[in-house]
Amino acid sequence: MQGKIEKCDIICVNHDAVERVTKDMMDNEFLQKMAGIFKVLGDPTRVKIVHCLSKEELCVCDLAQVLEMSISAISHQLRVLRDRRLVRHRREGKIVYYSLDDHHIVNLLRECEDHVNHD
Amino acid sequence: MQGKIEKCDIICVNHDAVERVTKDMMDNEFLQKMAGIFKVLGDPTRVKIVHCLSKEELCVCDLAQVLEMSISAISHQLRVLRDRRLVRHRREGKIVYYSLDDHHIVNLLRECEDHVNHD
DNA sequence: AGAACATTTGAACAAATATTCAAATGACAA
DNA sequence: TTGTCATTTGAATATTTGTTCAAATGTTCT
Repeated sequence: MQGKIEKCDIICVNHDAVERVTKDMMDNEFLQKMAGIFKVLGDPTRVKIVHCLSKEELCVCDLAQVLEMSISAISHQLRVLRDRRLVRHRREGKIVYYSLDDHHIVNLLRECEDHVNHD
Repeated sequence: MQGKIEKCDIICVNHDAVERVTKDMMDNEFLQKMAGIFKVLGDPTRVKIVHCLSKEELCVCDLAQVLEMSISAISHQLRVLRDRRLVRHRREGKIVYYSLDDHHIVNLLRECEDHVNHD
């Protein structure tokens, strides 16, 4: 897996730095979760959905209309968001209303927003 | 593109809500940028790299050693991070040192960290 | 010049993913 | 029940993406 690392050992690698950073490394499971959260938001459609739902509760049709996309596409993405517990759903007759389950996520959006603005 | 939306118009769609949310919608370019940032961080390898570099400057070999991955794989990911301006590089002889270009990103990491912890 | 080494790059491949289409639920009304 | 509508789901497809391998840079030393 690590092809030419042996030749690197003596000259190039800063062992102290490697040891320091390795010691402070978060464990793999934690990092996987972090990357997971970023990945969910790493799609324009899903960011839009989350942004919309941060304003108010909406049904699938509403979202499809706002995003100008097919209902099926929206529903698929809502399922992803639901699996990750970002979004909650509530049935009222035939209509299913979606809202943010995890309002903490909005902070991430805002932070990212600031970042883009500060560019 | 929007298959069954016509039938939805009268009964299911809440026109007021749609109009409100549509009005408050960020423009597409902005959302694309936001999703772009999240996408870059939506990979375990890259989160690890950014996390390492938030501690101290490191060369490619160091990173490969810390992450236990091939130098080529690391280099490819560093290029992605470089293209997105998250990371800066500095050459010293044969060795190329990488460091965070955009320290603002660390806030995003921290916010995400909090989120995972608060689970 | 040549050798040795750190890094980059491009092609290739496998795995993940977003959207579309068609069919299946689930709810309500006639 | 039958029909209609909102939503979900599964299969299929096209695209994106992470890693590997081999070859190419760029640097230093002799």
